[in-house]
Amino acid sequence: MIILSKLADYGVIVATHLATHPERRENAAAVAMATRLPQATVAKLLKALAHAGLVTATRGAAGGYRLARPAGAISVAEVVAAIDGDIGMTQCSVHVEDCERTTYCPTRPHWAAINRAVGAALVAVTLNDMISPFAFLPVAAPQRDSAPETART
Amino acid sequence: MIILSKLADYGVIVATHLATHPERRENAAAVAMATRLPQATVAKLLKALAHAGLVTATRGAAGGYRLARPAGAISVAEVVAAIDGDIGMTQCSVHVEDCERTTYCPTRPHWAAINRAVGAALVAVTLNDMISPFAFLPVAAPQRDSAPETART
DNA sequence: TCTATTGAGTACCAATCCAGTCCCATTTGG
DNA sequence: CCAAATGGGACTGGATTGGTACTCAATAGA
Repeated sequence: MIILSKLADYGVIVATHLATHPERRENAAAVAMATRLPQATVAKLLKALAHAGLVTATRGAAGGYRLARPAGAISVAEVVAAIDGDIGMTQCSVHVEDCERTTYCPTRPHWAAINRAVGAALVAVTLNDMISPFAFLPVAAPQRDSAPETART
Repeated sequence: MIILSKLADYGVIVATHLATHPERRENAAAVAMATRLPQATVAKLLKALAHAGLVTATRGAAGGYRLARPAGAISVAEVVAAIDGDIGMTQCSVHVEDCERTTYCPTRPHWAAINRAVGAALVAVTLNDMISPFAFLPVAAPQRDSAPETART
């Protein structure tokens, strides 16, 4: 299973590209060219990113997009959320009201904890990290504190 | 965005249900009844879980399913993977060969790290945890370990 | 041995979702 | 005023998914 939609993936690529020239203002066509992604799709993505306030758009001739904040202050989680919506593991994590199982489903509170761990993994990585040539060191596995009774691998 | 498919979510519910009676053997209809999920769907899920070796099936009259291992030795990650396939954030995490961007995409190695963090969050939780009435403590945010070479802010 | 029961496997359908495109209104620089 | 851009929709073809149905294989018990 793939977690990110293609568009969200592209969104990160686009945002990452902008992060490489934080000061330059680029229009959608230029970004599409640079990222080798379809132009119409890139335009759509940039609209979404602008809507979320991650990039600032300038309209009119010679307009374009630019990161709204320093690349180090924009997390991957924000980019993904701007395109795919808020992140949650299960239906009931995002739309609690839609789940009629709430009263008897024992797994729900646990999903919340998993949610936090996953969200934290995305929040911890910024666009700045993404453009750095060195992957930051592998992250510690989220563990409940010190009781590895089911440790595998 | 919702990360888990409905089926994977159901799969965890089904597996969790079996975990509450590890010694009892239940057929698909009984599990469907207990979990209030559609019977045909539950049957399909149990087949998938059996195929992955997470539950053992007994065919024939008075047959049914049972967990193949203690509930504490089956992680949520395994259940999800049994139904939705291996977990990866991006296309290129799962099917590297499909991504023609490999050579110039700077984000790829970083996704690998995020993958590990997400995977770890799911591996760290067992079915035993899921049936416990108390959520284990909120997990620490996955952080790169104390070497802020790309420190943001 | 025969039969009812139950899982295994596969094929199938309907509905939804998603990637991608296009169109038109609005804004702005020249 | 015109050309170049973004803003914000609508639209569509295709893929995916949730769910069902049907047939085959295995097994317990009469």
